[in-house]
Amino acid sequence: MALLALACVDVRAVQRDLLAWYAAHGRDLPWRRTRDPYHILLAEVMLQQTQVERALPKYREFLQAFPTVADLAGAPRAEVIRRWSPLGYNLRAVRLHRIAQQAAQERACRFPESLEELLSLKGVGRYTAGAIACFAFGQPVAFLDTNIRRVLGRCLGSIPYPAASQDRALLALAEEALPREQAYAWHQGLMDLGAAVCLRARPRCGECPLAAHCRARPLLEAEEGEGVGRSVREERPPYRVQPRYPGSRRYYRGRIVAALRVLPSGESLSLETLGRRLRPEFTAEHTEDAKWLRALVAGLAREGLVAVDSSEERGGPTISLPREPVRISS
DNA sequence: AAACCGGGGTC
DNA sequence: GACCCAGGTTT
Repeated sequence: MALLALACVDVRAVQRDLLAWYAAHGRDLPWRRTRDPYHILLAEVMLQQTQVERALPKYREFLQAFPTVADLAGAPRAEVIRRWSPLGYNLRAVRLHRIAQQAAQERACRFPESLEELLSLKGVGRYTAGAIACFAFGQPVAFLDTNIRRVLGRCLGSIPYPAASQDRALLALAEEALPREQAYAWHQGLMDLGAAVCLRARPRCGECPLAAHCRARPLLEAEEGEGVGRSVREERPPYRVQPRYPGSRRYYRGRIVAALRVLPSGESLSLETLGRRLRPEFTAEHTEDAKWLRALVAGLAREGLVAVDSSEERGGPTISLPREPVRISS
């Protein structure tokens, strides 16, 4: 399938046109001015499900607070979680912290360079491993993110709305299409093109440097005009089915972390107090209320986002952000 | 394969 | 209010 797909496209021309476009239109971003794997890792994790514009200021702040892997590894987790706000997906902060600790304790603050070893870091998946190998260590490895998947899936694969389920085939295609001497600019360019031109819902084919090569362009443009493209439009999967936010489990998890985040360092909250900060009508004596909150807190504790201290004499457990200082060995 | 995980910006 | 977003892990 992949071989067949590439046979239809002038890959060299695609490479040339994308690299030229990137040289002219690529954005100047701080994580493109460094090859420090720690900085690259930070950027990649922040950019998971978070747009560039929103990650940008936090990236700078975070590096100012934790300039080196050792600084991050040695920081209390509570501080790392505080600094993450308000990016969301707080588990990313925990994972980042753990990776830094692993690098500090087992590798003298160095990062592994091979794809395989990078993948062994918990919280580093195929995309992030590829990005670090390529962006920090200059390796010619292929990888997919949502933008690359869409650009390559459309241009080379003729798929208007490529899904993650097709990643096996698309990664093979990406490996064939990779210009090994310019893997860095190739990937950065694919991501910029996906973010600025080859948009998911309304691709700007008129501005696309790859329009002449793109196998999906006829399908996408037919979709613009009505009638003809209806069948294609119906193939478009919903972006992400998200439950209504206020009142959801997700919402209250976020509220719990937010409530603990603003606590003076060293303080913690009883379940009763925490519950009332989430919902004024909360009562610990109400069994349903208490069960609900305990379940939420237990989930957060399992992920390392909160700490539960049950050693208090009376009044039940108290909740805080995890604050135990971290020992690093060098 | 699908569900889960936040939050803010845009239209 | 719907749509969008440089993923990874768990079930």
